[in-house]
Amino acid sequence: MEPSDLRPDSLDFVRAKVAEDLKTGRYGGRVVTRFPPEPNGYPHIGHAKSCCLNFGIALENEGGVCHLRFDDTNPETEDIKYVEAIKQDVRWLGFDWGEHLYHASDYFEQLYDFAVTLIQRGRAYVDSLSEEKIREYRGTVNKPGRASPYRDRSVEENLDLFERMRAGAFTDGEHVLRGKIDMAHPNMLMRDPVLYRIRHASHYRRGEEWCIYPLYDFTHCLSDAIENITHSLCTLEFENNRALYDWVLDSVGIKPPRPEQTEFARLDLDYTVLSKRKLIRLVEDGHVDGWDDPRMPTIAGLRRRGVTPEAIRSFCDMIGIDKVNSRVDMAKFEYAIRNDLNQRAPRVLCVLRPLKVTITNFPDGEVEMLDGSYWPHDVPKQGSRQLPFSREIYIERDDFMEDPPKKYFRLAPGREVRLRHSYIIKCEEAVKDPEDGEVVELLCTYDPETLSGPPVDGRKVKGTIHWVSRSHALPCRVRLYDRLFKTPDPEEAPVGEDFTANLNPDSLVVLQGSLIEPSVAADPPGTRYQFERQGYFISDPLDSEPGALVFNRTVTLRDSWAKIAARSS
RNA sequence: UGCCCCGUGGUGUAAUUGGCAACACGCUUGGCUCUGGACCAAGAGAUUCCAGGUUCGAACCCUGGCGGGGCAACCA
Repeated sequence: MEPSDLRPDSLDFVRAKVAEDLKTGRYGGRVVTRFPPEPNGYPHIGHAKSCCLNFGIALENEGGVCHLRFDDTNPETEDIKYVEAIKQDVRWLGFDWGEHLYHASDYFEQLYDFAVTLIQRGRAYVDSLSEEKIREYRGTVNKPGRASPYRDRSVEENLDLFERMRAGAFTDGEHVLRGKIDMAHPNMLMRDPVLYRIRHASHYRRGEEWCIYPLYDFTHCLSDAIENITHSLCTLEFENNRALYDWVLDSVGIKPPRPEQTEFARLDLDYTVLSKRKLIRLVEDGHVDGWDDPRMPTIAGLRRRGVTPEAIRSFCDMIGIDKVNSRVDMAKFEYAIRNDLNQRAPRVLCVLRPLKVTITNFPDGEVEMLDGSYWPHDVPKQGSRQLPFSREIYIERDDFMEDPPKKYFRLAPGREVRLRHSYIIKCEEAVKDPEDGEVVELLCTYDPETLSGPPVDGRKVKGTIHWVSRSHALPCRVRLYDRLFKTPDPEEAPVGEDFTANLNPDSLVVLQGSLIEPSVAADPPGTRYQFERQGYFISDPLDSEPGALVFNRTVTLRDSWAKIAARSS
């Protein structure tokens, strides 16, 4: 496929800008983007949006390249385990950075030289105010700041101090390097931003080599320049940082064509949270079972949930790119997941909450093997398995009602229903527990003429239900995952409470006694299925093993019966 | 009370830089069916935030309101 074939018909404003720059030859035909995560947490679906944008633009344009760059300038929060996780997730999403794996921490020496240049040009100075004083001197959005008494140190003194900062002559916080811009600037970020700070901390890649660390606003733009990035895409909260981005490149003497920052709206999704801070809370407070809990919007969580990379990418295509902060409907994500899984998940039968059925006119001890296609007629795939059918089977508890409402066309006393890939059965009697009156078993008869066609007498049987053979079915554990929060915007919490007050108590329901057809016995963990009439499931990559099967529900099927039932109640 | 960004059906986005507002999800109704899935068909739903202005003509250009978001870490 040609790069241009990948490009969508109508371009979002970022792609339009790239196309324009290509047309005018601004970068000599180059398109170089970058995905710049900080290795201090696990990537989530919001990062996937950025990933798809940056790698997508590179893929869509002839000669386009996307770098993976770790923005690792904060030794206190970053860790090698996060870089490994991020690399794994980006790869899993289907993106390839090729040779272009970079680390901001590899640029420390160059960055230091740029800082020296800044000092020499009188554009930066060493400040010796305390952290609190610096904050105080900065003023507020309504009040201009004041100059630090150290602001007019000579170039020589600044150079000397900065050199000694690097050499380790000072303790944390004793000095900082600041850009010399304008303490009264209406953009707070331009009020002499801190560029370097002292931290006697061990960096996960550089060890003890450095005790001064450059900050984001100094590092990011220069890393872009070093790597010859053309389009530096970031989220809306960096809009005000753009002025500083340009100031640094300018002040250090980077000549055009140089990288340009463009901001787009990050993703917000209904019924979940996507900020690192909140995700950490969920993990640390034990609301979920770790970063890869299938309820988490992390890539690791979604993977374990059974979501495919293709579904995530198609979702990102669907939502587009814009400059307005907005929340995307969870139904849209679920659509993307179902739409993808519909084509790739073979159909099998699994009874979640079993109800025993004895087919009284089927010979005891006999087993009939029935052919069941893995795919419905509208999925162009081949393949089938044998389903054992016998006198005693299980059906879904929900598929029988003693006193059914209108429009319920499953099993009820005296009613008929089709067993998927099998015969039509009729409910003759519901056997109840004499103690509590609960239905514990159904006595049914089957019509032997109905295996491969409708009843000969033309009677209509509308419902089809799933089932398993009692003596052949495999016991399994099924984890039904649902939305993590019960409100679309978890942030809207009652006064005095935070987002955790909106956690959905039913986000995980574990079923211990489910029964699945035997054909899945030898499938490897991580296999995806559609449990017919239930939803899409995956055998848990970690917890499932032969003899102790565990399935995670990825997403339910669309359920028009649920709508009808909800309406009438 | 400062600066920056942004306002298009319920939701997310389009509208070749001025011509009947399009697509997707969701919703409704019908069809089909051995999954109440998928698919097919139809439909409801928008005063393009408001008010002026320019123009034969404005979602698009101008002005003023109103509304939403971001910014005062030695985080990114």
